[in-house]
Amino acid sequence: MAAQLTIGRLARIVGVNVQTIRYYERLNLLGPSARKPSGYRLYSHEEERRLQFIKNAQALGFTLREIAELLALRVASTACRGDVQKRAQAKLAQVESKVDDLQALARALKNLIRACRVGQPTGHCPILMSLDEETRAGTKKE
Amino acid sequence: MAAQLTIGRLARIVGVNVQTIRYYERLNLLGPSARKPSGYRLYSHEEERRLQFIKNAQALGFTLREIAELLALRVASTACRGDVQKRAQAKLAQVESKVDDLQALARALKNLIRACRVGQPTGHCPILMSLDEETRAGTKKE
DNA sequence: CTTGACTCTATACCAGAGTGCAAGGTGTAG
DNA sequence: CTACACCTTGCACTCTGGTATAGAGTCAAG
Repeated sequence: MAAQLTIGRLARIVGVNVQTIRYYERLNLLGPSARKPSGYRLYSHEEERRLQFIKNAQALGFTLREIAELLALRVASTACRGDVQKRAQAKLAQVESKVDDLQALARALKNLIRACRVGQPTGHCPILMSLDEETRAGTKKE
Repeated sequence: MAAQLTIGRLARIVGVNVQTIRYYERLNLLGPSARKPSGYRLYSHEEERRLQFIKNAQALGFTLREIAELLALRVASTACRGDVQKRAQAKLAQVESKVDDLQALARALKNLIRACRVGQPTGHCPILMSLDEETRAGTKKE
């Protein structure tokens, strides 16, 4: 049952450092659901998922600040109409633009790899050469 | 010909900061091909392309350290079909997996927005759910 | 030959994302 | 009741990828 985890256990489960969890707490990303009288932090399954989310979102290239915004979207489910929806839409646009960028990048990499497979004599590597010409097309800043 | 550029000109052409160029020099990524007697750095077209390469590779998600390695490979250009290609392929795999994850997140955001529109008191957050179920499959650390 | 834009070196600083360490309190197994 | 692992706070440090600043020298136009 909601097996209240200590910080060390949580850290081991999710695979992060104990101090990292405390660092996230400073940033208001993740706090303990309770404390023992001794002051020990206690985390429930909810917090475990939240931490997992943070780690996953980070792997996707979101900054901690952006992750905080994503997480804020769910807290305010009372304020559903209006504000939250606008934020969610903004985030969606951001995410979709990231997808586009990464897809362009993937295309560029594929081209490079293909060119390389066609493999010239070792004189000049197409991958290296194309990095300074080819790629520019796919490179977009939002 | 080979209109030896000063650092400021080079910076403007490529669109980076002057100190960034000097910073890359400290990291042995890019040095001037010559110096005026006064000590002014002079860059040839070669270096301009190299800087462009650095910027492009960066846009593809390579770190400066990785870029240094790529550039080193260029020197030992025997390695094209092996090493460089492997690196590019690894990057590609990373990028593609990120795209999948982001698409999952985009779906989750769309759900959230729709749920919002319907006016549900969204008991459980689709955002947290998105990344801790869907995503986990694709999330790899290199 | 002066002025203003440019460059030099060196050093310090910034944000983001942590990591480490000290000095002390807690929890539990033997 | 003692050992030992674990927890607390607070502060300092790391690394990456830059930016900024100071104090001095250089270059080109008027």
